[in-house]
Amino acid sequence: MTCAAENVPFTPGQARACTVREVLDRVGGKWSISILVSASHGPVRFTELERNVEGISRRMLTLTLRNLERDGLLHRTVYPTVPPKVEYTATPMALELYESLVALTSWAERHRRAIAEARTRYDAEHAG
Amino acid sequence: MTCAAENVPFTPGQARACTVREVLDRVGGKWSISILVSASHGPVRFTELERNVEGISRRMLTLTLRNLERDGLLHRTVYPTVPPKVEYTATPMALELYESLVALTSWAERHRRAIAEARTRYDAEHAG
DNA sequence: CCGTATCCATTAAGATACTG
DNA sequence: CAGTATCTTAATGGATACGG
Repeated sequence: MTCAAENVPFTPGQARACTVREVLDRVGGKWSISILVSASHGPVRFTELERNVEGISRRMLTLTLRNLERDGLLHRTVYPTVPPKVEYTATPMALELYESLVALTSWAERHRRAIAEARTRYDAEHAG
Repeated sequence: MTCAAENVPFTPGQARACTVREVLDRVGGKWSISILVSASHGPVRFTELERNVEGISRRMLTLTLRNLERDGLLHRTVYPTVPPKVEYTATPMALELYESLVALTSWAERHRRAIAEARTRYDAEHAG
């Protein structure tokens, strides 16, 4: 990502915002979090994820897994058996991320209703 | 967003992942965070944001502001003066979100180097 | 000053079929 | 079992011009 504020911060807040954006670029994909969460409870196999992560296609599962592996958030272990077996394990870094997602989750749970109401209100007010 | 796990949670972890996804859907846009951060230090005007948020276009600024307003994260005050003046203020809810983004920021700062290295390593290993 | 409208490029993601 | 390949659609964002 281009993160110019990182080099010449306009304000301290901007630099921080940019850092957060980097996280979101990594984790903001539609499926990344569900996968990370699944993997945070122990090694998971491909098919297992396919069942756990509701609605994901094979293609997106593969793509997301590759990206998470590339960023060092998941470790991929191939057992050269027949039939093949592949296990995905959350790295320590990913486990730390999971921890810090808890704050976000708690925020979302506290305010999900307020947000839904705000939306409804806004849409109603801007209908005419 | 369709969040089936919310109704019939497959695993507790899944339901949480879905909640986090809801936050990200709200805040995961390219510019949302920078704008929220700018607004968290006091009311800001449109043009001010246009200057603060580096690289943003007028169109995207407007769109993102509307979405944040719709979700109840920003409050929009129009002063019917000439020339017009509009101020955007972070709501208490948004200020709380800012707080919880700190955990994410700190994670990103701690691991940004490791992630970059992981990427380089991965790309090198998968070149041939 | 604070936007809207329109058009276009890029990317993310879904559907489906095939394979070591 | 664990993927790839190909095609298509939907969403996102940028450029530019115009308007109250």
